[in-house]
Amino acid sequence: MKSKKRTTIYDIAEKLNIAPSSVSRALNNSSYVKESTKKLILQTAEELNYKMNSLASNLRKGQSKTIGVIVPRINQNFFANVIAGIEDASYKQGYNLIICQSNELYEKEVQCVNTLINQNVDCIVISISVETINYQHLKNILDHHIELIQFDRVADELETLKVINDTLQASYEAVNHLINQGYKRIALLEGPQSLNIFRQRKEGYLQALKKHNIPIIDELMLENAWTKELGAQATRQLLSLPNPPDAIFASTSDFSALGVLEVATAMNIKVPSQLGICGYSNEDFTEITSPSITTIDQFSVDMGKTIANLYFEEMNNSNVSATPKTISIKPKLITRSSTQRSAE
Amino acid sequence: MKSKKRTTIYDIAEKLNIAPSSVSRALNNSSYVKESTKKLILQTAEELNYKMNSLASNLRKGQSKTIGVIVPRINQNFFANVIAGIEDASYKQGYNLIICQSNELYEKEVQCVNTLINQNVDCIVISISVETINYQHLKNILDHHIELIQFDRVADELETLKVINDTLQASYEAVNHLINQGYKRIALLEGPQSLNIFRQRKEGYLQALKKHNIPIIDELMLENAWTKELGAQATRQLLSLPNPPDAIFASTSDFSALGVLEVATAMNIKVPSQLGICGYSNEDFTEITSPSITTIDQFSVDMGKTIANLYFEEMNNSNVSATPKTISIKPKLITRSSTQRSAE
DNA sequence: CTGAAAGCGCTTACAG
DNA sequence: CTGAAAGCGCTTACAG
Repeated sequence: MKSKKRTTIYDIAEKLNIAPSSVSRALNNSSYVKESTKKLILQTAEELNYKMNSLASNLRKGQSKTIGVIVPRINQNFFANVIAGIEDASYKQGYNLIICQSNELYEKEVQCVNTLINQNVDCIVISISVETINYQHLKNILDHHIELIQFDRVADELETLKVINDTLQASYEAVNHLINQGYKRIALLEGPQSLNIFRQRKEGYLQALKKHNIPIIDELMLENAWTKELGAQATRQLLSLPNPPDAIFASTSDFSALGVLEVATAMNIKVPSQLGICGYSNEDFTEITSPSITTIDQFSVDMGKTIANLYFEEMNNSNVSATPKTISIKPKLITRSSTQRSAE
Repeated sequence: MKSKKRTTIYDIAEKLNIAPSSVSRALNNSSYVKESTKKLILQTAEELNYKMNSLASNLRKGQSKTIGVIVPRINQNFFANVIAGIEDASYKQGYNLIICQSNELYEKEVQCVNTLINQNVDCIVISISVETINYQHLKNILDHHIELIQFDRVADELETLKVINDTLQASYEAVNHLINQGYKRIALLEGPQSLNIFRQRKEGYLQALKKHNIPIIDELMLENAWTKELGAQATRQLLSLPNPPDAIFASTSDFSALGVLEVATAMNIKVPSQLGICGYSNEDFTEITSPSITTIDQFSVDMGKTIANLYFEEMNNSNVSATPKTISIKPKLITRSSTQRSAE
């Protein structure tokens, strides 16, 4: 490799005095090449340090062997894990990942979609931003005959492949657990209701209360408490009520639950005896706070693998079904000290 | 969009009865097109829901506007943050990221490199796996005239662009801090010495001890303690010595430091009065353990931005310098309760 | 089993 | 300002 130019199949063909088409066939391990020439070609390719140009190959073949992934934030545990899972499964099939982050902005999400369409990806995997309420850009993906898989935060009304958590059920079980531990006034920290996952978590909360004939109290349900700071703020508000809650379900995230715990600790309120706390996501830190925090595991890496494998299955399965498949993964309630009154 | 085929510039050209080359020029905002025709073309492109085929464009232009990133694990806080930073800065320049994870395996790392060369990426950003001691695959990147930027875990002897932390200095300061807090027997949990960053952290430790005329004791330096479990195991070993350490510097990671803390707590050893603990990386959880853990912040998101911007600068700066640039980011010691004897 | 030719969808000298 | 033509590096019918 002295020249500025990369070795191409033409260089190999020239050196061996054969047709480029034969080189291509040999490199693709076609059976329509004599074993001896194939060996010769492979050896020469090695010698010349040949690397195939996937751009050219993909352009010609009309596919890119590339999956585009759009998430709100790459560096958020749940999404990083999902991406790691997708990468792992895709890699095994010879597929590459192009990653974009929307930063929770609708405008950037639209731009990401356009970029990925330009890049000719075979499939787009997306978890929508909190701002996204218009789905034209997602429809546009379908119009370009690119497979679309939504996960976790999905647009329900759009008929696409979906991989989700049964988050309503998980939420129901979490609240049920709190009730079983003897908590009577359970508050809910909600996420933005524009996202279906947060609507479902609220619904699970409501269903559990109804099931046990516990009255639903508006002042115990606070919106938009999905960061540590907002969770802390909401907690201060809740605990200063004339009739404060004896448990708080931070349905948005463990970060929010952490905010709750910190405020409670600062106010010298005993967890779990005076206040029960349940989070969502099973972040690493929930295990090591004192007390440790009850939460819900989403099996994020598995979710990523499931997403990739769903695509590969669908690709081979050409009989297009009327309603695209939805795979629901059952999350798991992890009970820890922050809600275990009975263990005290 | 009824047909299976995507709209191309030929479709637009045909509809408008002009040459494809003019369409291309208009779409690329060339000044060599009449304003009125440009407007017409743009409008028609919109109508036909045209998306340009980047594969074709990039093939023709001989660049891909794509940066390949190889990290040991995508879902590790530090790397996820670096990637987020790279993505952010790249996106602003119209570049895309192809992400691979080596899973700490040399073989997979080599495959990742080959894939990225095939994909014609313009630049490869890599933090090598713990197994990597042969750098032929990295040299191969350079042979293909692809820009190579190493970060954090770098092969020192390879002359490439590098973005690193001044980890020796950070380590030195951490140990210095421990000494200033009155700790006399400071143990070191080392990472695999095949990686330069762990060699440097050890060197920082040694230098700090020498500076203060503290004897270096072999039994206080334990290799390969870079997970929580290994950190815990090493701690048990250290604390059962006839003459145990009064501080442990988990130079490998905060996870290791967490292992130390958990063992100490279980053994009823008071932190920081009986045992000082310092970690590395400033993981989120270090702030919320009890006591909170002293650690070192690496400014990971900024590191990612620095990496991307270094590439863009080099690209525009065609005067190739003899020795490629190395950017060193100074990490910051975050002192917390786990080492603050004076604060007690 | 092998080769000549066309084409994937663009861009870019070149000519006018 | 516009068009005709060549070419980026491959793959794949087609013919032999």
